[in-house]
Amino acid sequence: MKIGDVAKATGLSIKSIRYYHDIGLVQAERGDNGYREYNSSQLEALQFVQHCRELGFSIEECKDLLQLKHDPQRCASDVKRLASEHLKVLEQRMASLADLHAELSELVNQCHGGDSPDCPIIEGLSGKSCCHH
Amino acid sequence: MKIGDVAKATGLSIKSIRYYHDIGLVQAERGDNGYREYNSSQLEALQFVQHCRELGFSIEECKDLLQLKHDPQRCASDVKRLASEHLKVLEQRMASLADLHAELSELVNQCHGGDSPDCPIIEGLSGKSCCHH
DNA sequence: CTTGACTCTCCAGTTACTGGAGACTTTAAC
DNA sequence: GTTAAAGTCTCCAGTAACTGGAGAGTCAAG
Repeated sequence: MKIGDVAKATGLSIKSIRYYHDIGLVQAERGDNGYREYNSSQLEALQFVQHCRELGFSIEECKDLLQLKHDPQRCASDVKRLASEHLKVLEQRMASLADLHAELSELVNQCHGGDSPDCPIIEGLSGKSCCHH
Repeated sequence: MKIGDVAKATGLSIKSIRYYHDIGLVQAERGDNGYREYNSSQLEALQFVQHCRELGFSIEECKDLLQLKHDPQRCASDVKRLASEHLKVLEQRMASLADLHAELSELVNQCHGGDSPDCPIIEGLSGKSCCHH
C-alpha cells in the first residue's frame, strides 16, 4: 500500500504520515523505487494513532499507547492510568478555558458597543491587576 | 526603567518583553549603553498586553487591541466585535474539548483496569472509525 | 512519447516564546 | 582600584506537530 492510499484510508495527510515515519512513530518499508510501502499492521497502527490524536493525545502519548497496544504483556491498568492522566489534563484545560471565557464575557457584557471611544473592555484590560486569582 | 524592572512590574519574562520589542508590539527606546529604556506608557502597554494574553488573545489580536486602546477615535463597538469573536473561538475550543473528554472518559469508564491485557480503551482506539461524528 | 498523477527529499515557516553561549556594562563589596 | 556578581545585549537553536513549496524522480494511460 502506498502512502496516498494510506492517507485516504486513515484520513491522515500524506505529510503527517511521512512525519510519523521520520520521527519513528510508524515506519514503513521501502520498495525498490524508494517509495514507502505500508502493510496492514502499519495501516492499523496509523489508524490507532489518528484516533489518539483526535482525542487530544500528544505524539509522545501516542508512542506510549502504541507500545502498550503491541505489548501482549500489557495490563489494562497501565492503559487506564495513561488515559486518566490525559483526562485530567483535558479537565484542567477545560477549567482554565471556562475561566477565561467567564472573565472576557463579563467585560463584553459591560460594553454597550456604541460609537463612542468609551469602552469598559479596554479599561478592564488596562486594569492594574486582575482580581480573579 | 530597565527591562528587569519591567519584568518584575508586569510579571512578563524578560525574554517575552524582548520578543515583543523585536516583533514591534511594544518597543522601547535605547540608552547610551544600548539597554532598552521603558517609560510609563510603554509599561502600561505591556501590562495591557499581558492581560490580553492571560485572556487567551493571540499576539495579532493584542496588536489590534493595543491600537484600539491608543486610538482616541475608536468606537466601543469595534472593541466589542473583536472581543466577541474571541469569545466565540473560546466557546468552540470549550465545546471540542468537552467532546474529547466525553469520548475518552467513556472509554476509561469501560476499563476495569486489572492486570490482564484485555483493555476496552485500546480496543476503542483501534476501532475502525469513530461513531460520534 | 508525453502528460499527469504520484512519490521522493530537503528547506522554510508556523506560534510564542525559552534556553544558552559569549560579550559587554553596571553595581556592590573589599 | 580591583574584582566579582548581577544585569543586559545579540544571536542561534529548539519547542509541537505539522504544512507548504521547490525540484527531481517514477509510474500508468493514451
